[in-house]
Amino acid sequence: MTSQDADRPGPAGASRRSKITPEREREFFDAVLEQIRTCGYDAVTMEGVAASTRCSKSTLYRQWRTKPQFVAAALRSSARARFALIDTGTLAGDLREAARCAGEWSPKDATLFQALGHAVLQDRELAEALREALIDPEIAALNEILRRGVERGEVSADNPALEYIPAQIFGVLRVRPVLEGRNADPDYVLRFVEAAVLPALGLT
Amino acid sequence: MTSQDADRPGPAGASRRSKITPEREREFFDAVLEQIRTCGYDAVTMEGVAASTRCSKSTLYRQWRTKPQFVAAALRSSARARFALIDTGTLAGDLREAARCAGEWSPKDATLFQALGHAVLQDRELAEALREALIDPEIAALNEILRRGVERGEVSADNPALEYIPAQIFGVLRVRPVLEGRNADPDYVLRFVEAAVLPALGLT
DNA sequence: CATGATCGATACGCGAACGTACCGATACGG
DNA sequence: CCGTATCGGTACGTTCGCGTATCGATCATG
Repeated sequence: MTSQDADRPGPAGASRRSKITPEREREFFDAVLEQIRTCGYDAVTMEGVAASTRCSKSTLYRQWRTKPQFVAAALRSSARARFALIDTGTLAGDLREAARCAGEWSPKDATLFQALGHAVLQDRELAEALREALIDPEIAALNEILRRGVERGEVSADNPALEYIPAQIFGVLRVRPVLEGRNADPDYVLRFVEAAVLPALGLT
Repeated sequence: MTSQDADRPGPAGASRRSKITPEREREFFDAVLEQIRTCGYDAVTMEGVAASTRCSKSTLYRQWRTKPQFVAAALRSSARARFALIDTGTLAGDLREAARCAGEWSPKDATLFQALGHAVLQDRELAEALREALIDPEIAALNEILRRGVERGEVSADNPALEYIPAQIFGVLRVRPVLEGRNADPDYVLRFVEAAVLPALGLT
């Protein structure tokens, strides 16, 4: 509301007031997200971001009023929906592909998730940004995968396991580091889908 | 190592040096864990704990040298293994009971989990305490439930879904607040077990 | 080519929290 | 019943990060 929409035209902005190019902005966003991943949200400092990107604190505060707003902007600019690209033609194939895909970006986004998990409870704008950027798009894409499977008749629409598939996949992604001390990798998630998700759907 | 073992004999301790009774200590521990749940680990302050328990900061620092050590002691003193009490005679019954049980303490322990999730990456002692208090005992008890099921022949020992059951249950517990905005309750976890876990084990 | 705004750098005020030190008061232990 | 150690309270020094203000340099714009 402050700046990320108001006085920041798109990448092809005609007359920029700021001298900060979109590429430069990406550096800021990548830096702060990376620091959040490694140090946690609370431990991230504007000074640290400024130093690691070799800009001045003034520049950051000129563009984004506060640290939460800065982080929220970084999150929003990183919105993706990787599951949305998946379409192998079969539900089992889509779910396997989703597992592989989820396992790949796990070390990055799952860590970010983890680091923001509690900060989000304190700051509504942060929570909305996280949901908007990383959660809702993926959930929607996953549900779309399931909807297609139902439409093709691969699974009954009232199969009770359907409801829990997103929670299961994101759940194991999130909990593996804690339980086993290492991040979920594509192989782990793939084997999980084949061992638990597909059988529960009757797609053995 | 500092005090929680050295000069603090058990509840029936003969000659206590400290005037802090075990009940009083529990107040400290409960207070700090509660504050962690609501504010997050980083936001918890020794001042806050001291104020809420109406003791002085000096007292806390006399017993536990630093904040991480204090929190670690609180975690260790809260070690439980609620799953260990479960034994209904059948695997499906045990898993349903575990679901109910897990759903009940979810709002408390899952929130604590969440709040400590990232702080744990920075402090080894904290990580060990969390694992020792809340993770390992429950995992062990859950695996014991599964072992008994295998022993009774209710499920094959090489059923690939077995490996993922702890991750599944703890996963959905942890991820539901993020995905749906509310904590997992007994009914949610129970329906999850019946919809996804039991079918994957062939225990429909 | 001149005007003006943004850049990086730096210094500053402010508040918060850690961990320490000192204080009388109080309750245990011999 | 008296010494003594711990209690609660508080003041202190230190560190750290937020957010602001100021300054010369630099780059866009007209």
